[in-house]
Amino acid sequence: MFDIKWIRSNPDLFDNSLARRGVEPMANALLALDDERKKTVQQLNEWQEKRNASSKQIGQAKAQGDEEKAQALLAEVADLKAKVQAGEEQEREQTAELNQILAGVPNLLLDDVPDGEDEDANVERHKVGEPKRFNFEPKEHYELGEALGHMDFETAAKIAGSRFVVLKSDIARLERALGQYMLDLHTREHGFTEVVAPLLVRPEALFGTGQLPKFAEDAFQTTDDRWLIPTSEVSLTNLVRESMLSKEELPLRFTSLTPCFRSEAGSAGRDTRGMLRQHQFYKVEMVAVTTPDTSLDEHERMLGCAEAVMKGLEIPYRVMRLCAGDMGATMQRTYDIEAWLPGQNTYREISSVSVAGDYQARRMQARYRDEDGKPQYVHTLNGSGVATGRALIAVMENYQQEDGSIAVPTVLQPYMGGQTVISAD
RNA sequence: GGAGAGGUGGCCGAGUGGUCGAAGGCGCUCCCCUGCUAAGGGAGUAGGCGGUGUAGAGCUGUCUCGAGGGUUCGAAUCCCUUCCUCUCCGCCA
Repeated sequence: MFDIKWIRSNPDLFDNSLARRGVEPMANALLALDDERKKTVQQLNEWQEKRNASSKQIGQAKAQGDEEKAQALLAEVADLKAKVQAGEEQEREQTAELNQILAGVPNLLLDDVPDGEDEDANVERHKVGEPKRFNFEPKEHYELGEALGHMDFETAAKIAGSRFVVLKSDIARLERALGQYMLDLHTREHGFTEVVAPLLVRPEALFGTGQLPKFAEDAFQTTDDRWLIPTSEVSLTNLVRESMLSKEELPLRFTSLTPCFRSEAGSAGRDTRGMLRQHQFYKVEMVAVTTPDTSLDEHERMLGCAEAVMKGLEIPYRVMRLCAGDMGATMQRTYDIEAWLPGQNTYREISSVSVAGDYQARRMQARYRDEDGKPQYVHTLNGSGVATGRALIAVMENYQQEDGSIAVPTVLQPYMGGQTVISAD
């Protein structure tokens, strides 16, 4: 959510950022709306001032028992009431219209975000590890999982439809191990506080993080007007909604392992096989709440936290700078981590680490007091650390062996009771 | 699900339809006092949107007492709707 005053003093910056996202310029239209609103407010204030002054006099007159004077003033002020009410109504409408438009405006892009329309224009930032060479034809994760008898899409479809999976036995345990490993890493070594928060949230929470109002079709809604979280970014970021934090307690760092629910509207036909794109998946999320001057450093730090997971799992990956056209609307800059998937012979997204600036904080009314004691909006960041379901895919494909078994990565073995290989039961 | 109580500043908590953005307390800031500490005394301390103006400040209008409507010349106070919290009962885990 933008501050209209900021747009007023930076209209070109604002429109240029929109243009990079492929959005038509809107500064002029927004400022015109705001001008009208201001006129209304000024006129309204004048009427209110007169009314308040007269009302005060009426009160004094009545207190002094001067009923005659009170009646005279009453008559004098009578028509102000209608004017004030009409002015209030107009102000409400104009403010609502302005806010509705502002609520849908995507966040400002940082200067170092590459130009481009889609993922083809993303720029590699750096690469870690080399794709392993197999002396056999590596399989995709679902081939491996189904052959092991531990991954069942057909049964899942009977229960829930497409884009669901049933995991069993050691593969189910492997996914659990991944989640535990990541949580322990972030809480013990990266200073994050583990959180269990609601998976079902009010629309206000989704508005706060920016999924609403524009992206309602991507999430599932319940019959009582709650929503299933598409990512625990929603729950974790909203932990600080409507709060006044002290500078000393920042940065706040939260992590959570949760299911995520996505309708995947608009992605029909994409990644239909396997568990790469599901309606339900587990993800370890990291959220940070910082002061404005530290959020960019925090972005690099958080990327490092996500990378630590990949390094620990010893999976080759590359980090991409998302280009303007491929970025989410709420973010100022996003780094994606893409894991090497031998079965697909390509890199696929496994984590996305973003800085939102004060965009979400404004929507949530999340502030802190600076050194002068003045309230300021905090900055928020979030990143997957990492998507557990996709990490399972990456582990299976990178650790597959010629006989179809899966070696267990060293860091996960403690979470698997020392087990080193996953084979058919 | 039934019955009741309540939502007020950073926090706690008073508030009769009129001079209430709001007593008091805590916290915080500054000052005074005391040899240090503890205690004590004094002053200050909400946010949004405008106007004016400045190096910074300041001055000023208005709105905001969960949210949204309404009654009234005037609402923290009265009415309606709604959300949330708490207590008791019932139900389920």
